[in-house]
Amino acid sequence: MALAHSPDPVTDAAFTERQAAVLEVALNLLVEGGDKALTTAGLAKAANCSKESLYKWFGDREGILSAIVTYQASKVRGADERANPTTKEDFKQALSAFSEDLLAVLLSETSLALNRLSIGQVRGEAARGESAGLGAVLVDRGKRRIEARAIHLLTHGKRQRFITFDDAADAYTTLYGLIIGDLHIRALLGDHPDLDDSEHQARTRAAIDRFLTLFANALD
Amino acid sequence: MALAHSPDPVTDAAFTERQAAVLEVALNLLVEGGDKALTTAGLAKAANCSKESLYKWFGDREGILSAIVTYQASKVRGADERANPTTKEDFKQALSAFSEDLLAVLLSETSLALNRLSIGQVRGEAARGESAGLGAVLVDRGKRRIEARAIHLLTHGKRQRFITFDDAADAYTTLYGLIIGDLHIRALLGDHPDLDDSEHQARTRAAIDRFLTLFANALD
DNA sequence: TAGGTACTGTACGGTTCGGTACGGCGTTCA
DNA sequence: TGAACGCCGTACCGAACCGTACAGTACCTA
Repeated sequence: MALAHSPDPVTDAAFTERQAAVLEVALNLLVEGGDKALTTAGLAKAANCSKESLYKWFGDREGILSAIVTYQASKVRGADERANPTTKEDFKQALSAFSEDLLAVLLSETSLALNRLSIGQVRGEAARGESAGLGAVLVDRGKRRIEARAIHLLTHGKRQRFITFDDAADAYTTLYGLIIGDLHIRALLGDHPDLDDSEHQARTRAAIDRFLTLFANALD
Repeated sequence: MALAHSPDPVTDAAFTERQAAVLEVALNLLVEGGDKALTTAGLAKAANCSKESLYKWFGDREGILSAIVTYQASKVRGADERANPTTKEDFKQALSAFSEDLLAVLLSETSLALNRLSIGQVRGEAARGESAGLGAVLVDRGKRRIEARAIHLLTHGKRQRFITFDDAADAYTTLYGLIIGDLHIRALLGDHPDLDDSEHQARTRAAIDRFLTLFANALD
């Protein structure tokens, strides 16, 4: 997977520059007003475009929302896969970097808005024929990439015998849990926690220490 | 805080029996159709009551939603505070019980629906003057109680020297993270995971083992 | 200059839904 | 018996909003 294709991280996704600009405005509306603040008329006015253009470009309102998610997801940087630390200290450093990135992303206002949007679209049990709709896109293009990066790092760490584990996915989930805890769900619920940067670092330090304790290579 | 009041866990909260029945129906509608499936007309029809009654009882739609959350939250059992295990094995057992309860609750369809609802209500940044609205209620009456139960258990475990820690809240968050990982957010997004019961047990076992490893009393 | 393309701005139809008003029915109480 | 009360069912109103239609404008090309 992950062919060396990767055309253009910015102008990718078949979005005109104009369209991207409109989506950017839409995202802002979404961040500072939630789902129902994003009306077609409102977006048209805010973005200085006509409703007719919106419908020509995106089909319908659902299409606009979907486009926002897709567009934003296309901006997550590809994770420098070449980060293959050779010393245990570097490995720990790489884990810490991942942790802080994860915290920064998940608690960012735009990520929260997008997650709220996607979650709001989920209908109970029998979600249409299309499995999950928006949430699926968000998970696929957002979380999966982060997960891939982490698992790559973890597997590398295992090969280098910095850590040991049987199931990479399980190890990743544990790492995630140690880092995030219940911060994400509380942030989603509006329980605004710390935006403090040093807080993140402290949290990261504790999480990584614990993770390394759990998965330390017995040979050490 | 938390006076020994606690009138009646069931018929509490000043809800008539009739009203409770209506709220039950409303909850069902919510579970199997999400936020916008719960219209006042729809609820009136489904619950065999008149819209006029709905507005007399709950004020407006917001009041209905709020009542649903309050009502449901009033049903969380008070957590048997008397569970004070005396042996380390019993303590571990108590932790496991807590873990499975937590998983069962958080991944239940009703809990997910309520969380989705509350999250959907959150407006970006400047949420009205009323801080957080629904989400706050959910956090307060739902999560806080669970947290209280866990912290009680943990503190007890510390007193008994089964485990050791400095910050109880931090220990709890760690426990939570080890148990839940990213299951909750994925479930909220519609990424339907395992409803399997044995899965929960396995997950619980791993989480508790790890937790005890991290917080084991050094004297052991 | 003429025609085509892409877009803006606005106006309009149609629908959904929150909230209110009103008539009717059953029950309780004097 | 009759009056008051609570509630149901329904009809109704107004607002919001999605989606479409249409006229006007800027730009590009032959």
